[in-house]
Amino acid sequence: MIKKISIKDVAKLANVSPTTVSRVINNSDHPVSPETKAAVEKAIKELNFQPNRMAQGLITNRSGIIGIIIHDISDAYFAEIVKGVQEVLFDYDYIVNIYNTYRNVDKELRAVNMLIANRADAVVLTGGTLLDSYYKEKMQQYIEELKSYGSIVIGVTSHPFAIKNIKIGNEYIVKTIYNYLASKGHQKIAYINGPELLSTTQNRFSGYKQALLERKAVINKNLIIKSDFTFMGGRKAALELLDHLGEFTAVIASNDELALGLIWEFKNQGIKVPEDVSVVGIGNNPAAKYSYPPLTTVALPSYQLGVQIGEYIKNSLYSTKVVDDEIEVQVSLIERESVRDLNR
Amino acid sequence: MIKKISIKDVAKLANVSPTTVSRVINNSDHPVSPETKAAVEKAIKELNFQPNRMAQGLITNRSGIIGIIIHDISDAYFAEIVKGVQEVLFDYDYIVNIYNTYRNVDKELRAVNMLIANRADAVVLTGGTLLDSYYKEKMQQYIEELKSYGSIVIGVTSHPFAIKNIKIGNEYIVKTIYNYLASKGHQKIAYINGPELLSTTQNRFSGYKQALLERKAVINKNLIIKSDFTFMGGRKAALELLDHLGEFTAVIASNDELALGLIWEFKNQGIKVPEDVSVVGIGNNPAAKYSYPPLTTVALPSYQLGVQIGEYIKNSLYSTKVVDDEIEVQVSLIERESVRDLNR
DNA sequence: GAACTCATGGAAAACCTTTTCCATAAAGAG
DNA sequence: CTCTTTATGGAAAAGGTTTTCCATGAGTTC
Repeated sequence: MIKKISIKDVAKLANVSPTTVSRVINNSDHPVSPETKAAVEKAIKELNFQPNRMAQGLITNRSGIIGIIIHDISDAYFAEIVKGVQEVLFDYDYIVNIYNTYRNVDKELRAVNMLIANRADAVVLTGGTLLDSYYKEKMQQYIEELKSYGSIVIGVTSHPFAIKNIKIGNEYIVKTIYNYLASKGHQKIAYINGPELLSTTQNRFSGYKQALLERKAVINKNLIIKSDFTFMGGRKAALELLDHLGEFTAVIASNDELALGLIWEFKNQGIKVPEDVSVVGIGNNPAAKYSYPPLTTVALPSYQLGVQIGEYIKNSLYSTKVVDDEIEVQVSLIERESVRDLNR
Repeated sequence: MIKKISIKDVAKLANVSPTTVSRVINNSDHPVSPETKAAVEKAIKELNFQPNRMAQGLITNRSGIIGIIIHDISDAYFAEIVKGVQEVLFDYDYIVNIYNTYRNVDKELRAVNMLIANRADAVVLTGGTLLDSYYKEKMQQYIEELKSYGSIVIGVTSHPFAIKNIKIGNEYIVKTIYNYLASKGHQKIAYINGPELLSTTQNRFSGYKQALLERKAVINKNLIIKSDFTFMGGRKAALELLDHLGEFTAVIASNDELALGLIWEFKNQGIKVPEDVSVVGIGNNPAAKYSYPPLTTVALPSYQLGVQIGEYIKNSLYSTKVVDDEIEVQVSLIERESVRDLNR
C-alpha cells in the first residue's frame, strides 16, 4: 500500500548502479557520462523519486533540521525572526521547526531535548535566558550535548551558553528612549518592567537605571511598576500609576503590549495621551500603528535579525569559509504620536 | 571530534544486546527483566544517550515531522493555528515545521516537495487554495505523492485535494455579519474584497452576495471594492468609498487588517467611526481591540482549530482507532465599538 | 519425567542512502 | 608497444536503529 521507491528502483530502471544514481543526485565530483546522467534523470522523473532525507542524513550526519525556540509565535517579534531565518534557509533545503515555550522552563528544556534527538544541524535560542537556576544548569548541559553532536547553537539575546551570541542592545534601547523623552522636555519618567525572570527584562531595566544615573535624576520608586509584558499588565500598570499622577510626565513601557495597555487604560480613565502623559514602547508591534494615538516605539529589526541568523547558519553549515562572528543589528526609534513635546 | 553514541555503546556498557536496549527505549511488549531494564536505563543516563531519530525513522517509516504550510506567520490567524497544532503534537514528540509561502505558487510547491523528501508524517495546508491552474495541477500531483508515501494531508479551508477538509464557513461568517448589521438598522452595506486568487476571498464574497439576495437588496457596484487583505489596502478602499459617502452606512471588510486600515483612513479624513459609518472586520486580529474605536469583528477560532488539527493528526498517527472526520469549529461575532445602532 | 509453555535475551537482516575502494577500458606518453 | 593516466562505473561497507526469528532455561501440567 505504501509506496516505496528507492534509489535501487531508479538504478534498475536506468540500468546503472545505485552508486551512479547517488552521484547524479548529489552532483558528485566523480564523473558520470552525459548519457548515463540523462538516463538516470529520466528514471528519476519517471518514478517521481525523492531521495529519503532520513537515509541521507543518517550517513551524512546532517539532518537538515533547524530548530528555533521562541516564547510565542503570536508575538510579532518572534514571528519576524522566524520568517527571516526560514526565508534564507528555505533555499538551502533546510526545514525550520519552531517551539513555542511560553517562557516555560520544562517546555524549553524538552524542546532542546527533542532537537538533540533529531540531531538538528542548528538551533536558535531566542527571547533571552530564563534566569531560573535549575533551568540554567540543565540547559547548559543540553547545549553541550547539542554541540558535541556537531550542532551549532545561536543565542539571540546573550544566551550565555551559545556558540554565537547576537546582542540587541537592550540597555541601549532604553537609554535611547530616555534621552529622546528628555529632549522633548520630560524630566520625570515612569518605567513599566517586564517579567522578572527574563534577561531581557533585566537588561532593559538596567538601561533605565543607567539613564537616570547619567542624567543625575533621582529614582522615584513609585514610578517603577512590576509587570509582565502583556496588554492586561499594561492596563493594571496604568491603574497603579494613577495614584502618582503629578509625579511624572512620561512613561516608558518595556514592550509594546504594555504600552498599548497603558494607553488603553489611560484613555479609559479620561487621561489623555499624549496631552496628559506621554507613552513610549519597545518592539514596534504591528498593532502599535493602529492604536490611538499611534504609539511611538523602538523597532527591533527582527526580520533582519532572522535573516542574519539564517545567513550565519547557512554559511557555517554550507560553506567552508570562516564566518564573521559579529552580527550588527540596527535599532531605530519610530516617532508616532504618543509623545508630547513639552518644549513648545 | 563529533560525538557518536549509539545504541551499541549503551548495550556494551549495560552488558546486553542492542536489541534489549531498543526494547527498553521503546517500552516494547517483549518482556525485559526489571534488573536488565534498570541496567540499561542507567547506561543510557550515564552516556546521555538519545536515540537517533533518523535511524529510527528509516526503519519505522515515520519521520516525526509535521509540515504546515501557511501564507504568513506574522498573521495572527496562522500563528494561532500553528500554535494549536504544535501544542498538541509537542507532547507526542512530533516536530512541526512551517513554511511561509506568502501566497506564492512556487514557494508553496517547493515547500510540499521538501515535505515529500523529508517523508513528513502529516502536512497541513492552510490559507485556502490558490486558484492558479498550474498550481492546482502540480499541487494535486504532489499531494498524491505525499499520500502514496503514507503522509496524511489536511486542508484547512476546503483544499480540494486533501484527505481531510476542515471548513470554516466563510459564507456563513459574512452572512452573520450582514444580518447583525441589518439588525442594527443598516440597509446599505459596502464590502471590501480580498485578493482575487484565493478561495477564502471567493467564499466570503459569495456570502455577501447571498446575504444581499436573501434580503432582496440591490447590488450597488460602487460599494464593492477590490482589495488585498492589507492595512494599506484598507486605507485605499476608504478613499475609494469617499466618493460614495451617502450610499452606505456600514462596511464589511473581508478581514481585520482591511477594517483597521479603513478606520484609520476614515479617521484621517474626518469621518467618524461609528457615528458616520460602521465597520466590521473578520478575524479578531490582536490589533483589533487596540484600535480606536475597538473593532467589531468575527473571531475565527484559529487556535482551537489548530488544536483540533493536532488532535486529528495525533489520532490518525498514534492510535489505531478510527477518527471522526468532522471537525466543528465555532465562529463568534465579537461586538466592540465600531458599529452604530441606527435603531436608537 | 516427558511435553509444554513462558519469560528472557540475542543474532542478523532490513531500512535507504553515501562513500570508499576497486575494476575496466580508452587515451596519452615515452 | 608498454606504461601511466583518466574517465567511467560498480560492489560492498557503513550509518544507527527496529524487527523477525531463534535459543535457552525455568516452571507447569499430566
